[in-house]
Amino acid sequence: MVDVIRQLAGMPLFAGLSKAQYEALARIGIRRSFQKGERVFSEGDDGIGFYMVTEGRVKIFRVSAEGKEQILHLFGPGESFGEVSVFTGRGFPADAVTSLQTTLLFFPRMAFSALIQKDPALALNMLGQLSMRLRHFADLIEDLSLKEVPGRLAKYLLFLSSKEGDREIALDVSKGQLASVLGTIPETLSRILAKMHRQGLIRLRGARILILDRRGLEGIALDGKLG
Amino acid sequence: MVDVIRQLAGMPLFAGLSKAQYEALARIGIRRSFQKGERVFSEGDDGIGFYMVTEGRVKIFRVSAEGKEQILHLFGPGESFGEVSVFTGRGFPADAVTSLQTTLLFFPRMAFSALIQKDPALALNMLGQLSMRLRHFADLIEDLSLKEVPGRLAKYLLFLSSKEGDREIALDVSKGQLASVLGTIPETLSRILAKMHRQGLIRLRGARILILDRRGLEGIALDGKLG
DNA sequence: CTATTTCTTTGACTTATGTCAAAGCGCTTT
DNA sequence: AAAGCGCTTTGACATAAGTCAAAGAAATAG
Repeated sequence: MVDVIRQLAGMPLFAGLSKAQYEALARIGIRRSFQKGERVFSEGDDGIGFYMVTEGRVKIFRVSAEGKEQILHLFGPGESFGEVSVFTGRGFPADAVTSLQTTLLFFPRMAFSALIQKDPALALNMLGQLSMRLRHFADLIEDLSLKEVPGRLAKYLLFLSSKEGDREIALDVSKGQLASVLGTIPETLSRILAKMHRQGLIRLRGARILILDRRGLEGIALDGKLG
Repeated sequence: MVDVIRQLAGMPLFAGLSKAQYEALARIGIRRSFQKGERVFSEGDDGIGFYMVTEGRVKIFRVSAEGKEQILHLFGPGESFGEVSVFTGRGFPADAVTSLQTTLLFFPRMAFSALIQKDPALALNMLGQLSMRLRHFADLIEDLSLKEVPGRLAKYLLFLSSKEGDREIALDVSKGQLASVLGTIPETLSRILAKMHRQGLIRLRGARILILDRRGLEGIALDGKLG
């Protein structure tokens, strides 16, 4: 219980709440464990509640008629997903599958709804969180429709390296997954990485990428073109 | 005032509130009028509040480094926009320009925030509304990354005709604008419309489109390919 | 430690869509 | 009605990125 409260306090969705609020949340949260590759829910399933990642990673994605998948989000520890269905009352809008061994905290819709009704602060936090997500989607839409793949890739690499504060990036997803995040296919990604390497922008070492020319990448991220 | 309350009641964001709640909202809302083509705010501007369309239309869009624009939303009467910045505390994430003569209701951030703190029901409505918008974005992302332009166009035409309940669709945006909504350029849109016409799927009459073969369009919307 | 499967890279080819330029069409304005 | 303007269409062309197929590398299992 104390454990759960500490976890809750570290999550953006629930930042800055009171002890009583955390206790109330901890009471309604249910722990669920998954192996790597297990399905949490499918598109169209009833949204009976939402989830929060305690450890591991969850992939949220859509699948087209031809079976291609576009990853919408990769959620790690501290992040939550599935809230949308709690408020729209409709089914889940996408598929969710774990991509690592994962532990989640599940908040049932009814119990959570009751909680939020009594607690504007909680509602405000959630509004902020959903707003951030909208912003993320707006960015993704811009990238997908305005930029070419090299631009998206450059942007993504710079983002990762800024997060790690290092020039050496450890890809913690497979390259196939990365391709899907970028809205393309593994072959194209592979070719572009090779080309960036040939141009001295990056250096490839398996699942690690070393940034050699940050300026060059920034240029590509801006106008989306690779010589 | 009575006028404003009637308008508020018809807006999804504020559906099902009490009379007192509407009055409180009406008190903080400020009316603002715009000519066609005027700018409401720019990307990066401080989010000092959010807007609601009383009449007219507002285009929310992003502009790339090369100057291409992708329309994220077209908001008409009853719809609201700019809430995100109220909750994230950051600047507006996109540009907003009126595409018709337009009247808006502006809700200043501070006043609205105070209101919502005291009123969980209001917060819940907004949560639902933002959730719907997230869903819309997820759809848009899927379309942009998984489908080709003919598929997106077919889907859009079917959507419009289902809204009007008719086989004859009146495009209320220019074809250039439509191209941007679909994430493409006018030339490509023009060619695809011509091709659909040649295949007997639709018939073109200026800004009106007549759907001749709904089944055919549905097929294209599904797998995104035009013979 | 080898075997098997899965992921990644490379090559040859096709195609959808963007670019650039010019012509056509439908408006409004005078 | 003529002139001028913006929007739309058409044509010729360039190219990014997808498809298909096969070879190489890496990870996992036996």
